[in-house]
Amino acid sequence: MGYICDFCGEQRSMVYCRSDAACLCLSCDRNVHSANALSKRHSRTLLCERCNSQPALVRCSEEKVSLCQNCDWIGHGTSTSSASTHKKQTINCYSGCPSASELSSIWSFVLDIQSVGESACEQEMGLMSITDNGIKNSWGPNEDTVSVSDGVETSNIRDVDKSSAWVGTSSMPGLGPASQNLERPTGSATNAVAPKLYCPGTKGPAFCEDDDFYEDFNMDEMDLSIENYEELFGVTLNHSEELLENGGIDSLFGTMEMSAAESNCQGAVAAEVSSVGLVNAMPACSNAASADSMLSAKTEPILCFNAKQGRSSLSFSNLTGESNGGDYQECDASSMHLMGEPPWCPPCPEASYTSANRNNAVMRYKEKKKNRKFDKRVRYASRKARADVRRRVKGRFVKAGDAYDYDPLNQTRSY
DNA sequence: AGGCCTCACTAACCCACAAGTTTGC
DNA sequence: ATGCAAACTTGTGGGTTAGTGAGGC
Repeated sequence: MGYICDFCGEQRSMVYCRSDAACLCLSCDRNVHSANALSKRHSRTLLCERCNSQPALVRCSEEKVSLCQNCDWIGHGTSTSSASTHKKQTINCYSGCPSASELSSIWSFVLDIQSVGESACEQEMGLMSITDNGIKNSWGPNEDTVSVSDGVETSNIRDVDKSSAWVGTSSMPGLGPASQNLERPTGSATNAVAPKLYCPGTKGPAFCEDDDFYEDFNMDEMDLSIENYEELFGVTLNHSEELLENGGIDSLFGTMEMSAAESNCQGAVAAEVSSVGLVNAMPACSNAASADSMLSAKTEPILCFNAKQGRSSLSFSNLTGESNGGDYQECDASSMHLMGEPPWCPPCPEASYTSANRNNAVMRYKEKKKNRKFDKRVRYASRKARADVRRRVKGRFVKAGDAYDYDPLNQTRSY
């Protein structure tokens, strides 16, 4: 991925398609994604003009550049930097087949960078006309019933002003401190809708119907107040601050910490758990499978503070929809969030995590995964108590008095 | 393109035996 | 209907093994 369009290899890439993991020029973007109904559903966003490899999340009005979260953080993240006060505009994902002019109507700054214009490869394509239907389709097949938070369904999203809807708002849980300076449109209907329609691949609000995972895992659509959380997980929420202070956040999140580390650090918030108190333990999910899948689907906790409500909130963020199983990133995302580090960490020189850190993270992940027992309920504590003290040979129980190689009580061997 | 190999990951299996359940009287 | 004993079944955890898929050659 880089500066040149992955498709035509000629034009400068401007758009990042997460589904294709490709950087495309505007014309090829339209070309590729007008091929069929499925490709139209691919969510895209502008490409970061700094690293040219990650989807841009914000547009810095001062510097007139589109930045991914990491570059934004590097450039604006430090509160001491004057750049941190730069005004920014959120860049949302889009789908469908908008033309460059339509994009520029959504993102005014596209005009500035749209000099590539209607390239030769676009002119070759006679099917590039964008109809209203095309735009309408950009909302995907479920456009008429977009689920939003609080159990409210918003019908006929078409009624929402499309431009504002595309640009959306900047309320992006998991975006981290960088998002706090973002300008937020106020009072529009999209404020109520867009924040719940995040693009998982870019950590920004978007409409990503092409990701089955998010269809199944619509935690982001639940405004999990403390009451809801208890109802969902059946645990009492308390001791949060104590946990945080004492490092209990580690146990709180279970393996989620490493799940973040093993992810590609892409994606967006999947669940947000507001809390006066957080959780005192990893939720003992009644639905073990979903809980496990939730974790294995690369979730990470993000702590953020809701200034309006004066309470902290815990976000379970999905970091990627396309993670490589063993491709552990060298980032400890949860701790980074707690420490105020960028909430995601694409490969970059600044992410100077050593292989030792990585190995440690992997080890911790495996350890916690080993201890995790979401899918197993101990029905008979007495049996468990016996099994816990029973001597074994290569993991198998042995008769009383026989030689053993493992004694849970003494951690000793009989031979 | 197909076959082979390596690697990583996961699920199933094994063990002894107390506790729980079912069956027969 | 009730009580009892015997027979049968279940469940518990750590290590091993087989199966599966991805990736490279």
